[in-house]
Amino acid sequence: MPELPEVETVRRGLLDVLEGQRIARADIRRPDLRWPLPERMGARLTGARVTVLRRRSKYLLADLDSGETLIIHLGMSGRILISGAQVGQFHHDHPAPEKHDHVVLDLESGARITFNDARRFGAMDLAPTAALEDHWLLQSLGPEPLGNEFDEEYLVAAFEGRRTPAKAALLDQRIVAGLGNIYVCEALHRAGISPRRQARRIAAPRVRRLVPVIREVLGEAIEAGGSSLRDYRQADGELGYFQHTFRAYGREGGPCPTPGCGGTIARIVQSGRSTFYCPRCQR
DNA sequence: ATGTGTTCCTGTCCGC
DNA sequence: TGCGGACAGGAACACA
Repeated sequence: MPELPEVETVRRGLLDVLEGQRIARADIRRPDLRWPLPERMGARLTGARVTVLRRRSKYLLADLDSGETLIIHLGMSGRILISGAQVGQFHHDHPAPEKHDHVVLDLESGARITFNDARRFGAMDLAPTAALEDHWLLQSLGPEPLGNEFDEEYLVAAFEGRRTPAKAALLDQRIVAGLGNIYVCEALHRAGISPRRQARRIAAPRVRRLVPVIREVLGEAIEAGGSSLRDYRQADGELGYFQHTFRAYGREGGPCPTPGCGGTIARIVQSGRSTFYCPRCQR
């Protein structure tokens, strides 16, 4: 499910509850997510204090004072719920664990963090904080789309000579890390680039245009997530799920929102996944 | 080396 | 209501 903006929203929602807190108890209710959870994960988490909660691409990274970092990926259906936390105070009242609640972390404050993932494409690992960039899940990730390293020159160079369609190029986490199916469709629509066009066949000025467009699309989604955060926290503590309106994604058969275009959003399948785009204004 | 298709898993929705 | 099939926000892996 979650792409970079949703993961960032989850991170921001967790900050107040998690940072600086000691993990009093870790309950591993199901050890087989996408991969087996790390050896003795419960024991290694218990007693550790979370110093910083960071994000790299779609990964949440919780640095611990034990010298290890807890790496969390939400996969397609992963969710994180907070219970027992009120604004400015904590109580110890938690709902009974539900189906697909795989990891439950009880904090010293009394708050509880629950990782729920129906499809179990999500993953967790523990690795030394000092060598995180070398972790096999993180080592080949490209630059952060909102960071300085991701700029026009970089993307032009990355697209050079690539025969893969623009859609696949932007989904490739080695080129830029954090985009998923939705935001790739949205960025290509805003940039007026056909998802089917080979990356190498996109003229440099149009590739350059993609950079601010990607930042804009992600930035707006993060903002929308931030404003929805309070609502979800009040409701049931579930983080990172918010309704965001998309211009192309999920709008097959609808009118293209590009001013003066008049086209109709189409759905095609590229490498097994749905692509939504306007064949008229995306060339 | 690159590019594409398959696969993991469960839930939901839609047509019959 | 039940049943079958398509589809879902990811990404490692196997193969051409």
